[in-house]
Amino acid sequence: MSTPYDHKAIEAKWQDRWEKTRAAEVDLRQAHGKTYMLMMFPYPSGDRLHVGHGRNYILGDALYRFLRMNGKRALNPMGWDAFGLPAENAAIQRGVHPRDWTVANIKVMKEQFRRWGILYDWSKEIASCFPDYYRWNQWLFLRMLESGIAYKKMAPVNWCPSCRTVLANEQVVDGACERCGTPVVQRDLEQWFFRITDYADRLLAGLDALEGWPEKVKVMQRNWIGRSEGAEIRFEIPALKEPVTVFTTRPDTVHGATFLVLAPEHPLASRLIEGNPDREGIAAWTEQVRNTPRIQRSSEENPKEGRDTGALAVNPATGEEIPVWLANYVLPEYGSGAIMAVPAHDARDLAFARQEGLPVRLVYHLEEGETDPSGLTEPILHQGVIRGAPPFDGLADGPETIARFIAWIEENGWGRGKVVYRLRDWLISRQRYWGTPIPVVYCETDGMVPVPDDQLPIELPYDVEFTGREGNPLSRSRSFVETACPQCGGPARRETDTMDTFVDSSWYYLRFLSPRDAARMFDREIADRWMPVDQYIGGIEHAILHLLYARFICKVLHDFGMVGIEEPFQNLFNQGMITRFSEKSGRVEKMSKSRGNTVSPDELIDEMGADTERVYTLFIGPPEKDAEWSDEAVSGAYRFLTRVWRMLERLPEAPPTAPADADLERERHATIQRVTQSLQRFSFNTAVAALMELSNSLGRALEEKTASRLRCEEAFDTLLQLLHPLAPHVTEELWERRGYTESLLETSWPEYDETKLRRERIQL
RNA sequence: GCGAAAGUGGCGGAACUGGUAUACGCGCUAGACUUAGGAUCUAGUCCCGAGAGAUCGGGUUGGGGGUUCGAGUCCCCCCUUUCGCACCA
Repeated sequence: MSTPYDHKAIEAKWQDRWEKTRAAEVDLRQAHGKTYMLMMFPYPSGDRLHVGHGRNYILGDALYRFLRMNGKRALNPMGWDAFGLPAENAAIQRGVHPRDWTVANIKVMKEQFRRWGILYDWSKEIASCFPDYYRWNQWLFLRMLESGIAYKKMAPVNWCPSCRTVLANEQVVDGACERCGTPVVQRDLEQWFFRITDYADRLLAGLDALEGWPEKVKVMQRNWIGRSEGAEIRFEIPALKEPVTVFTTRPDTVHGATFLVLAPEHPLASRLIEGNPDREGIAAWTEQVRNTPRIQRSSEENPKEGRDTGALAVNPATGEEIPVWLANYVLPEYGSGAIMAVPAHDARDLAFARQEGLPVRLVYHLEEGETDPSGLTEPILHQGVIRGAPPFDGLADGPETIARFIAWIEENGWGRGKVVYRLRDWLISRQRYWGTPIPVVYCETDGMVPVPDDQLPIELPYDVEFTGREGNPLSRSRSFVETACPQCGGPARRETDTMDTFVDSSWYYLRFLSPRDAARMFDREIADRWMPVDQYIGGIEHAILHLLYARFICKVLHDFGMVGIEEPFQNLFNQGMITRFSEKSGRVEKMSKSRGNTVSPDELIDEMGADTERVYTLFIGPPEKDAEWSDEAVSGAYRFLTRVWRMLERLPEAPPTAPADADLERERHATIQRVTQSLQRFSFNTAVAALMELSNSLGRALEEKTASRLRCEEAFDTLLQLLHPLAPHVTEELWERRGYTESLLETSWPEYDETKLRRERIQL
């Protein structure tokens, strides 16, 4: 009668033991052979984690255990990105205070991590919603304010009507709120920004050195930063006695500029239309364009609409007077919000010129002494003559030509070379309660006054009403709002906007290194020892949000002399999503609560154990790819573990001596090699396959009595060691039952003998 | 449209640097044990052909060309899918 595989009892026993021995704790002053691993900083939402979430943590834990068995002092901390909207919404809907709700959720999530058998260094635990963390957000904000990186301005901003707050550009996806999907609207508001655009070039250049990052993420960040080289050129407007500045990446086509187009929101627009008989009609149209939702406005399908201002500008290259138009396809926030239209060399300008019957002029190359060839193929193209321009070969083929034109334009005093970015400054203020209070006050006499460091932290008041009414609940807390001016002592009002939670997550990897330091944000000495993070594991959804902000803040901290490094994350691994068939949509989709296609780890763990979930999650496919969850296939992992379990009691069946010892020995070494190399390159699925093969071979050897007891035991012990990172509970239990007193996690990773592999290969 | 990644059995996938394609698992088929099993175990399972049979012959990695003694892997063209960007001047 064999001992049944009682995964419940085994897992409870080892989870308890790991917790008691605090197996994961690392002394930060020691860094020999160190590896700093980081999972994403999870938000403790009220929803239970599902097996799709598990992939990130299970993968990280498998890697962590593997590293430890290989003698690395691996730091694997976990903490909570605890501020955010769901907590506040829960307060409105269920009448629970955001803090209580968050604290309760953290407890639930910790229990889930425990049930997965994940070893975190809980001695380093942090939660961004407590003053001992967020006071450093405030401290950092003040330093950024002093150095001009943080500033306040009135600007058209993205407003989510459902979340009732502004959003950063990065949080607007396809014109809708990243969190709730509600289309955002534009509002003019005075808001706090971080000058991330000043770091655009460094953020771009830094990417090239990040060899351990997926190319995909780097491309996404490059696109988001959107650097364009070109020139700004001034076009005089005699009627205004003031020029309009345009930005172009094709200054070499300036001769072909037959009209100008300004965004309807352009600051000069109202003056340009002053003399126009239809002034009011144009103003009304402008208002209409301004109110067009962002998605529609910047879509290629959106019909181009424009109005002739009636004003004229002078093309500096030809001396010709050209009309000035307003049109919806020119965006106010990019470049200078105005373009020179060169219809012959730009598809959008051509479409607009044809629609409005505006002239088109081809710019082409004239050799010295050559006359204008005209007689062009396209009837719409007028003649093009280049006079006084520097010689160039071919149009716009090459930065050299463009550079020559920029130099020429600069010589003539018409403009200058210019680099423009798509990236906007990071809007960090939010009109919500559950976030870090921005540490400034407004005094009637002194105006805006930063809170002195010794008055930090500015704590969030607990006693606040969550009614769901318009406006930030914080602004209705009199005890919070009413304060004294730090300068004159007179009455003052606190800033009630709070910070974007992405500020919190931009530097948490540093706080893990000094989690309890009450005197400073973090200890530079420890940071220098442990930074950068050797391995970061998380989903692709953070490609241009968190990962861009964290790189930015790291550079800011570097410039403040607080860290030695400029890039926080050396290697980044993006695990793919777990998908499953959804009854709602009839399609295979990302596993999520709203789609109703989740699998609860609780039930799975009850039925087949956490080790089964771990092994299946790692076996399901290459971890960087999306993978479809199969309820049936999970049992394969369970059967495998059950077979391994039963094998222990079959070991004594092996004979003292046997003929095929060498085969099993060779396979043992081959498996060590395969698993080691697989884990090194994150190929967990093939590592599992190799272990299944060894287990099958060992089972066959026991069945057919072809290997000796000693070899079988050796093979079994090796199997347990190699399997431990993937299925820690059952392997620890079997290891103990084999009679070893040392924890399997504390053993060192088995080594393989290449000569054995080679000799056998020749024999084959 | 631009950029990136990828296309291998009924399914998830393996083959790392060019060297026995389809490892491992799911599913399926047959059998064993069972009162019964969605439990467990054993055998089989890319396609075509020959053979009672172990086995033997041929073909196959989206399609078409090429390089090579040798190509799933390298090069060229085409097709398809997924992802990212997209009126950014």
